[in-house]
Amino acid sequence: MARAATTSDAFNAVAEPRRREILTLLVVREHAVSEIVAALRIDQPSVSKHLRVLRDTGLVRMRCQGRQKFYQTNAEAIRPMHEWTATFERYWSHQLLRVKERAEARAKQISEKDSSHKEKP
Amino acid sequence: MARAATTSDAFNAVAEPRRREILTLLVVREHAVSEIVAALRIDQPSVSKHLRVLRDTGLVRMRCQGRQKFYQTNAEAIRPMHEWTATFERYWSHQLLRVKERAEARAKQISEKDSSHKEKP
DNA sequence: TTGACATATTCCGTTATGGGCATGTATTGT
DNA sequence: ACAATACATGCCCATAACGGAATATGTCAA
Repeated sequence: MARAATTSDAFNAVAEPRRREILTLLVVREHAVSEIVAALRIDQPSVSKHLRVLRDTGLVRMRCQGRQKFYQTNAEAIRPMHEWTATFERYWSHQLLRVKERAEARAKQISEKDSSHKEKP
Repeated sequence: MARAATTSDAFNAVAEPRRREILTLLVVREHAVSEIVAALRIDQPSVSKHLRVLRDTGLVRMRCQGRQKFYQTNAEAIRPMHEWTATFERYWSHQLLRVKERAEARAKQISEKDSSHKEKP
């Protein structure tokens, strides 16, 4: 199996830096494709392709108006990512404590090695 | 150019579902590789390869003890993702409002079409 | 209808993934 | 020294991404 498709979920879609830029741009207000091209200096076909991925994963919504198409970020689709990362929040809060723990673990490890101990799995 | 390497940043590393599972497992307490293999039912070489990616991106820390290697999630490395997604938080809070706005935009669009208007870019 | 404009799609080449399997390396126990 | 254990790495393959250039689709204007 190869890498999961970029359209498989928000995590994969957002892995691409350009797409993150696009999402950031489109969350404030909707933009036509040509506006995205101008704002981010990306080739139009490339923008369209990125938008396709973002649309397939529900990260953006589209609205047609004449020959223009206005895209806007669907923030709700980013929420699962926010919640997943949030589960780690309490751990980085304790970061200083963990660093201390690791230091102690290293110290213990060294003292064990010094006294030539054995492990017991 | 192809897709960015999985080791290029946390976003790419975390795009892989297995790696997310591993991070979730290792955030509570450190685990030896064999424990990860047993807990997640993934082949050992595959686990090692995932850990390699996670280590290269700073998402996990390793501690050697005898022939075992204990891995633990470095939550701090997930923080940038959390913060990026957080920038969208205020937008999904206003989700109901935005839905209403879009409904109005559609209504306006339809009324314009009905009266055969032209656009002016 | 024809042409200009706004987007979307296709084709191509390069690159790298992730799984499966085999093998390499380091550490421990006898 | 040797076998066993615990991980890591290498190799192959099918899959697909991304960029670039060309082209297709769709809409409006004259």
